[in-house]
Amino acid sequence: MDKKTNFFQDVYEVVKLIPEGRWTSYGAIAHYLGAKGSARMVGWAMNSSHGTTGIPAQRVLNREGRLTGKHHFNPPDRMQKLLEQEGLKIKDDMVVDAETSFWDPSKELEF
DNA sequence: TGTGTGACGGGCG
DNA sequence: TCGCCCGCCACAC
Repeated sequence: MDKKTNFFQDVYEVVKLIPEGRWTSYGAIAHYLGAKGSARMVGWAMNSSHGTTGIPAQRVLNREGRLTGKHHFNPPDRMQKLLEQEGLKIKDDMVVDAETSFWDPSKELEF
């Protein structure tokens, strides 16, 4: 129907598809949505996901695999805690072997 | 209605 | 090789 502000909803759908023990980057999601370069919008969409349940925003990190948005969690340490529970190793707010556990939507979803 | 910000990424010096 | 700057697009004030 209306495809104007569905960007947020679309981001949520992709984030929900992220399997446990894996993580992706804002740019990867933006690229999958066709807005490659607008990685900021993905982060902004996550900002709106605060009241939306079912959004594993902790699995969405920056291109370095760093928990850039952990400060936006409640509490911030919650983000790292959740990732560790899923099997990811976090060190210095960064994912260990990031490239090994990286999950690309445009690649895994093959579309 | 217009300007500024923002959980980023890539290019250039 | 590292660091700095600009660009993107949507939402809030």
